[in-house]
Amino acid sequence: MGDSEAGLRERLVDVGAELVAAEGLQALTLREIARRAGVSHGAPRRYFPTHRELLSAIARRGFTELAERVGRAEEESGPDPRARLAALARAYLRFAVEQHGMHELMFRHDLLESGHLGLREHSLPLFGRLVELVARVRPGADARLVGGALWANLHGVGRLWGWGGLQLAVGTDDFERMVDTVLAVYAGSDGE
Amino acid sequence: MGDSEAGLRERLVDVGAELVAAEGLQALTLREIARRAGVSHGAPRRYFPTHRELLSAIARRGFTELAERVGRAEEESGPDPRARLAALARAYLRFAVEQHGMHELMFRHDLLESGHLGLREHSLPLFGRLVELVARVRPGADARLVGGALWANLHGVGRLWGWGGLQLAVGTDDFERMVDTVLAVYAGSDGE
DNA sequence: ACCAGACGTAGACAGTGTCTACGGACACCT
DNA sequence: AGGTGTCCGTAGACACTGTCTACGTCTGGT
Repeated sequence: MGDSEAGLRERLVDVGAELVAAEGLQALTLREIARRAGVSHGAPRRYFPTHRELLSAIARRGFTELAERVGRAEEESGPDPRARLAALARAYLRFAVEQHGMHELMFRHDLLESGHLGLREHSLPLFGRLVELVARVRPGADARLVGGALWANLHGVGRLWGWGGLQLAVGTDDFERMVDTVLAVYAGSDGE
Repeated sequence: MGDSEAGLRERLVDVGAELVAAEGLQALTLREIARRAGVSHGAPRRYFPTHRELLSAIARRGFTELAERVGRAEEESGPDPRARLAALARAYLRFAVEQHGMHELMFRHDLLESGHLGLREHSLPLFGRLVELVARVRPGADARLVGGALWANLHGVGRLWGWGGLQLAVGTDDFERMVDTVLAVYAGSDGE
């Protein structure tokens, strides 16, 4: 989307996001991003002192887009908290699988802080909504703890599915059944 | 452990495993491994045609060591399937957190097949034990499906914890409570 | 008109993975 | 003994990477 005449800083992040979606994480070279943005390899340094800071900015864009997608899916799913939780889970996993490279980038351990806000903090709003839904679906439980466990479960399904080992182990390519299983375990008492 | 006079092939894998444990994933340079093994940078090529194949061999060693650790922990935990499942989960997570770099290497998407056996297949024996325990703890459920979901949950907890976002979101540094939560959700009916 | 600052270019440097040509040791055969 | 392969590691080249520094070039303000 609009990447002409919008400042090099944003354009670099745009190009990076498109590049990681199209060709994967290992394609996110500093020089390649600069090339596709139409500038020399030294230009990004004006805005991002190091390669990792540029990658962090791209990852941050991933977090905001993930939050938008999840928020939209949640709103479209009506008022029932169980349905909202299911929609959130599906949206998260759809993102993790479709935007596999971006998802991998977002959770790299060597991309900690950059600018004024750490990268980990960008996951907090999304996590907050998850916790709120867990609290409504399972009133008795420690919502943050169970929410954290559920988040980890979704995360793990996304990673292992993208890796290819999960469908190999379980013996099915049916992604929805996997999601349903997780939801049944956590939201409880309708699957089983 | 014995890495003198044992053939360069094994020595390279030894050095790689030590290096990733000591300095993390980004230290696993082909030239650095060769340096620490005391050979020139062209030497590994005799046994591993490409850098990725050497990394795959190191990752395979990680899988076998993980299987050994988990197997030992399981045997030491007595006959009760619920206790065995808990021991398996704890051993898996201890590995994922302590050997964070190795765990990250093992599940990289760009290290698919190498030699005669794919890398994903190395996770199957461990997964098989997990499924068997799930079948005994929850006789009614589809053991492979639930086992896959549980595996993903453990995997996700390990990754997110190593990333640092999980303890930030949940608000505790108590790793054991996190594990207990997952086990209570899956092995059921004693926590809650 | 002139200056100062912002912005991008161009080239150097060390480090990386891959490829090719080379050397030396060792066993084996006549 | 003398030659001959074959294994196994070395050395150097090549293109590529991220970082650093010096240099233009263009703009706006006084």
